[in-house]
Amino acid sequence: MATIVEIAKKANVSPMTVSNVINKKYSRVSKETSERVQRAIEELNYVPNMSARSLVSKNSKIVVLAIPQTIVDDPNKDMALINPFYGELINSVEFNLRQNGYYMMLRFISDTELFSSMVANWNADGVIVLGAMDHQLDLNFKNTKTPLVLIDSYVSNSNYDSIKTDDELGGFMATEYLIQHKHNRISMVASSMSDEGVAKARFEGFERALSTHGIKIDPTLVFEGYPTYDYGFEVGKLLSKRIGNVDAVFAYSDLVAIGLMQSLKEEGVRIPQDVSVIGFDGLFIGKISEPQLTTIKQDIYAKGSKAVELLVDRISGKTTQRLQVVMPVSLIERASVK
Amino acid sequence: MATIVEIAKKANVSPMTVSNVINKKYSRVSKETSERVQRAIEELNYVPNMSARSLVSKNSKIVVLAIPQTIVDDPNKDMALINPFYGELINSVEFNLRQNGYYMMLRFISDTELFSSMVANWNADGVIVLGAMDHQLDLNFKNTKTPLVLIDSYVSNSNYDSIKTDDELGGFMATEYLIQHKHNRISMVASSMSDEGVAKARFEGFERALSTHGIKIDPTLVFEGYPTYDYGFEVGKLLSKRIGNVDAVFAYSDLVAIGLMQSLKEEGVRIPQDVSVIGFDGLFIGKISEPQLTTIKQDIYAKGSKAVELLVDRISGKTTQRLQVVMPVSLIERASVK
DNA sequence: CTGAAAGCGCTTACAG
DNA sequence: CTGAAAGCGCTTACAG
Repeated sequence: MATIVEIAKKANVSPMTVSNVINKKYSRVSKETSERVQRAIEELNYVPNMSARSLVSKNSKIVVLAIPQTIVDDPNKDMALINPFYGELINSVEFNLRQNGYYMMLRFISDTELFSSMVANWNADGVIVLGAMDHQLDLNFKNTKTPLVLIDSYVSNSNYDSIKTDDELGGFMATEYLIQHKHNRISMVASSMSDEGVAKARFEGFERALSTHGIKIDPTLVFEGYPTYDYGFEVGKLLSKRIGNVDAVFAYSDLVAIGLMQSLKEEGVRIPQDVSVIGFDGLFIGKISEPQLTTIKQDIYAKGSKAVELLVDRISGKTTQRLQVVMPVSLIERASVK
Repeated sequence: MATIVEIAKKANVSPMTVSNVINKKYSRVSKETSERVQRAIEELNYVPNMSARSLVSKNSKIVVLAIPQTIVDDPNKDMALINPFYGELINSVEFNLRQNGYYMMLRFISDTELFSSMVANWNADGVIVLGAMDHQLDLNFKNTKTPLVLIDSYVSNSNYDSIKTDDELGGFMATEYLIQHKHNRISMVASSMSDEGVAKARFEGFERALSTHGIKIDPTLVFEGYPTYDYGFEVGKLLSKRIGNVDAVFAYSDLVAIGLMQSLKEEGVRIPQDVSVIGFDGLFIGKISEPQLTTIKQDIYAKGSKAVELLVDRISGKTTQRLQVVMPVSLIERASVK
């Protein structure tokens, strides 16, 4: 690996002139010198050493995308990325970071690992955290001055930029849509609501829609489990025994909805004739299920690119006050609600 | 950020003793000293600076997972991660790297970017490349001494460890299965086969099965396009006009198969009554389609963990000769073949 | 068991 | 426009 010193020798200049050329500070270097250095760089196949650069300049061009493991740490049991929601978001974040000259470090954070050490380790220029709960942002982290953007994170004492979907409204819209379709014995299948979070917000929308229309909530129709296909499947088995006492289900996410439908179908329950189902996310898997899934759509790509935009502005110091972005939702009518 | 020097002062030792404690070279430090240093580390919330460490030790604990962009660079048009295959693999790689103390940098490589600079930049300890074609491994890279593992890469002049699926056999099995089910006008929907690669290998299996059973290949039934849902959908429209002249389709991947089925269904073609479809991968989306997809399954999680194992062994110098692993495939009978 | 010195490859003031 | 010097935070021989 060639170093700046070797380039300097070859081009007959000082290392610092080489540095100026590399960093495009052309005002400090004559055109001829600059060209000579450029040639040497190409001939020696020079690539800057980011470690050295990072050590002195205190920045690294690394952004960490941290995804807390809400459940287990064993991907055999629960591969987070099996949910296409993550795939789409990661894709968007990586692409937009790359466009801005950053490198993405992807990290699933287990309960025992501190976010903070991840960042300090690498002098990360910034961090994007996806779906963190309050207790997961360790104290240490709360005092960092590293730019941080929270996605889908309902964190109370937050000094950070955040971007989330209008989950409450989405929950409301989904539920009201079911009500408008003459359903009133409505179930909700959610993931854990012990902390503030996406699931709870969607549930609050669910509650508001019911109460707005004077419908009493049936606690035995509210399921609180995991945000997985398997959990949807499990609840499907339960609900299949209560057909006649339940008209419709609002599933916390498309993945849950699809597990649920699969399971109901296995038990001979017809969708939407026997029971209607509505999801949340607008993933493409909702188009391949049978019936196609009616759902609340969010723009996942836009979410990722907005998160990067916020982060980049924060890193560059363009924004100073805290920004909170709430992304809109819309309803996609397909075939799972009658 | 506390540094080693500050710890040293607080614990009343030299920086190098602190370094020894951090690196667990306990034989060089007395128990009492070590404990004193540990305490200082905790009190000052010390986290090692990886840049500094990397600069001197020439290793970084970073592994790059590089995914060449085969098609376009715009994720709006073609989000690679929409294919759950990638999600599963990335999940597995990240998990297994983490277990081994590495950090994963995820990078989609556009045509203009050199793999090599990615690596040199960060002193990456290793690289895992997913699905590279020959021309994508730039020359510069071919001479690197950085440990490299190729996944699903059909690269001719390869000095690297590689891991792939038995694509040819899978293609053979899929096609033979269709033949055994009394089909003989069989179509194949593949992605580009201009280079050696996964698609071509699967196609070769397809050819071998046909010729083994004395069936002539119908060139108008071979489609060569993209590995996407959309391409499957597009071909579905074409094939729907030829029902009666085509009995069955072997789709290059589950994603393609599902796009194909969706499209055929839209045109009123019944699967498997009018035409049988078989896929490749064994993704969970094949379980939610209607009908459920018969397919050739590969163990994606195992592939990721094996890749990491190969890489880690190579980094540690445990292996010296070049290793090539071929993962087995199996057939999952579901409902899309009659 | 402990430490002083040198150096990894850069960039940042500071001079000229 | 160009350069000599110092220093970022570590680890690696080398001494004692």
